[in-house]
Amino acid sequence: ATQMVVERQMAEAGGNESRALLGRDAFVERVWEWRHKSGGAILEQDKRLGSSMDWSREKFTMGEDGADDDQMVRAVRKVFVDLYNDGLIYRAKRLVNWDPHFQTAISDLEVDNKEVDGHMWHFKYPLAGGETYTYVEKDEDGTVILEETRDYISIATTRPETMLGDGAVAVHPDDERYKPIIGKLCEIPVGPKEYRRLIPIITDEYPDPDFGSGAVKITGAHDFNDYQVAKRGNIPMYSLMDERAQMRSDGAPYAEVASIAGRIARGEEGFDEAKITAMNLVPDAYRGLDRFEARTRVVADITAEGLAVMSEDGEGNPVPLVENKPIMQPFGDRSGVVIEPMLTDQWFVDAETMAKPAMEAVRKGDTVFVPETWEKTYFNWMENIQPWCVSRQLWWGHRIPAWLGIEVDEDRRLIDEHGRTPRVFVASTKEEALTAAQQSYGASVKVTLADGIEDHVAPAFALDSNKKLIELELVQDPDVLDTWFSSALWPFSTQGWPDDTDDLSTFYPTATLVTAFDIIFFWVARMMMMGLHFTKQVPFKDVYIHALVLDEKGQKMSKSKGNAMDPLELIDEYGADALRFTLTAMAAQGRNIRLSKQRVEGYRNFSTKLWNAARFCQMNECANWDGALDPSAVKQPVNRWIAGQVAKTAREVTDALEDYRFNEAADALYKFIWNVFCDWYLELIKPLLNGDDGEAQKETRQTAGWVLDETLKLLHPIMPFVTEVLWEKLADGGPQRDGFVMRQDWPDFDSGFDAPDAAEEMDWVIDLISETRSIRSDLGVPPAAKTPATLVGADETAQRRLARHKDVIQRMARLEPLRAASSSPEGAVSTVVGGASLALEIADHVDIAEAIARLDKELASLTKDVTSTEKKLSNENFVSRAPTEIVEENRQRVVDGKARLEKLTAARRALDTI
RNA sequence: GGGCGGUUAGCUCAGCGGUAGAGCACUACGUUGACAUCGUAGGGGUCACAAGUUCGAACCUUGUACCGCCCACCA
Repeated sequence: ATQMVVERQMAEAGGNESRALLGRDAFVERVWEWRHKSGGAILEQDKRLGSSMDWSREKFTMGEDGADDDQMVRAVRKVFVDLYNDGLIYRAKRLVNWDPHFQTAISDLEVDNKEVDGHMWHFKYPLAGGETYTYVEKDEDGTVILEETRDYISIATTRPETMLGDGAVAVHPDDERYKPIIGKLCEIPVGPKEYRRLIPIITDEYPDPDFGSGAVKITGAHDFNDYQVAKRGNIPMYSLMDERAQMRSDGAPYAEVASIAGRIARGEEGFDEAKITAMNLVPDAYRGLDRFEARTRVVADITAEGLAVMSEDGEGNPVPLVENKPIMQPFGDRSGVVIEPMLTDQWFVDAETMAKPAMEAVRKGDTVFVPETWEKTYFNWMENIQPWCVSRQLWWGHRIPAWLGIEVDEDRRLIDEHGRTPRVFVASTKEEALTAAQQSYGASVKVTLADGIEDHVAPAFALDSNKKLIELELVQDPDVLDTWFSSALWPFSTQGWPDDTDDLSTFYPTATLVTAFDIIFFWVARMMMMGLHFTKQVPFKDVYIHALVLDEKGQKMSKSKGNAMDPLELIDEYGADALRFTLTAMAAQGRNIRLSKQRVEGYRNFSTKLWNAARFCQMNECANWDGALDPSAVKQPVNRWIAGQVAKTAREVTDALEDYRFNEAADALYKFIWNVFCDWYLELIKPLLNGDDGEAQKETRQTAGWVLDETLKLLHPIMPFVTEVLWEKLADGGPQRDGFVMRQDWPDFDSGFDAPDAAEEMDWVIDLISETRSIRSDLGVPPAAKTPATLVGADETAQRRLARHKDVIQRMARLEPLRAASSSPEGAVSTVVGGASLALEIADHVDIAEAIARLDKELASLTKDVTSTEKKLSNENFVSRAPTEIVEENRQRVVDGKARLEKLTAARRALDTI
């Protein structure tokens, strides 16, 4: 993690240049200047993160020299050394993705494949010695569609410049067209004519007979598939480019090298890796050219010579066959330049072996992905995992704890004359490396450590007159480790590992890793592998994969694309709480978040709403003094009701949080605070707060204060700032606070808080008010008008409720006077509430025709509903197969619907008489 | 080519077997002593399409069409 931060810092400082481009001294200078400019802030950041980098000017050493005691460094080195000793890390010459800009190897995951407009050229590779064969092409039915005599084999390529490194031409063993020429030699149609290189035509399963000409040129050193074919067929892999992806200009002149290559192709001369590596098969004319320039030149030269496969243009004139087609091209995701496959010596982790326990742990459920569906992504990658290249040719990072000598035989003679074949000593410290090397070479060789940092891997050595090794300067591998190598240790290395610390035993394995899906491969999988290997335990129990924040267009935000929304700007505008709430509310599992300002604005309004509600409470002296209230024992129905609502909300929020359903937690809180607490409760208690029943007033004040306190606790994780401030402010004239709201016990209510009777009663009140408001609004009764109303046919319960809540109903529904009676007054417009009719004397205000239309509309929809439910109930299958509670629910629906229908019909009839 | 996911109101998205929800936007009305960053009421959806399973499908199964993302490949 530290390393990533540093890398990012470097990028920001414009220091994102390679070791090779910049050189060590210039790099150190730049780092120093930049860090100096940062005014020490970065140093502080390093300290906080426990950075193992020592960036001081004198001691700058790629982070590690002199840092033997640093715990992080020890952890990284131990991991490397142990894995090496277990055979899980090895050094090998392999084809890697090479970033020519940074001049470093990168891993597959750092490659960004993009579709670009590409060209595919078709060239003729003439057969050696002017040989000919009969080329026959058949269609699916076996009908001959082309038969001609050819003296060449046709090859398609998108990368003509790599033809210079071809080691063979491969065809599928079942491809009848090329059977006659298998095993023969053909000529690469490029380079000086007198030194044309010959390569064999071989068979391999890899070529697809239906694609292109069916014949593939094999360039093992510059293509991943060709690499595999070349390995299988022992085809030489000629490297054509240098670290900057320019055509090589080292080594012997082309004529000399090409004649050796010719002998190798004819089997007249053997070859080994070192020999092939040293050979530069780039013709003199192309040496030093950029790869793209070389491509242009190669194409032009071949075409000029008449060796391009020809086609016809629209007017029937012959033109070289060039297919324009979109091709996927790999780009370095940081440098943005085309990646070049390069054959180099690198360190690899045997990821395939390490992936096995990591997969097993998830299969067994030791580690659980939330949402579960991401397990598939994890397995998909782990099952197809490739060796992990961990070497990086950069100036920052943890240096690889490997020291390089040279390979000698038993007589201490060099294995290869250039001394380029290394003998490797992996050790935790340079002293150990030195000791190991001394032991390895024997007492007659004077082994010393090279001073400072060499940017190459060939150590200095001296031979005696018998060409035996007598002196050797051991060099540390100049490369550093991939960022993710040390990041993979994070769960345990941050707890003090490899030391046996209290932190480690207390906090490891960790509970939950919270991360985004785009990092499952990079980080999660690797933490699993390293954690299991070194601690025998999973690094975390749950992996919560949260949504990714996209911009409004649905694009992944990234600094390089410049479409990132700066959270600080949003916070300046709407507040951190609003942004936090937005992200929480949108964090539905397994989704992306398209962040929109409007949404943030909405939740800013929400916090304002809460603020105002709290202000109202404070103005009315609402507070749970000294926690004296027992909210499960309040008397007023409205208070009993809200206590039940608080308990219900608390349970919803807790359950949602525990299941990582953060959006549901946010949703439950939003609805409770705005739609229950503010919209109803605060309105419903106004008469009580202003009334003259002292006991009810006191209880209500306490209850309201208690509800607010509990709400603040529940909301605090999502909106920490406003809740903390309100918590503190409400103490002013309110209860003593026992520290921050953050430190309070999490609300946890048993079912004793649920008050079904109070809930039913308050629902009745709310229904009555809502229904009245709706009818008034629909029929255009002026909002300010107070209208007389009569509750007709109310049973005892309804009458009691009416009496108890008369004040608040009158106030909120603007009904006055409000009374109960056995019959409806003349000329009233009625609606039905909870089994009774509510007759509103609003005829003066309204158009009766509209009132009739409104009722008819309701009657129609209710009738339809009752009819369809009855129909459902008459279906025997439904009654016998559906769960009883569902059937019962439907029966009740019919009963209620019919009762309502009856009353509405009566109300409708009454209107006719007006 | 392999894998994963999406298609629900004008927009952004919840819901994932029991007659469709939110926020924003929209319409009408409103200076009622917390709140106009607000209140009240309202309009708006054959839940992409098709076939199946089921008493019952936005939800399960299969297929189709679009749209994303990841991996591989295109010599």
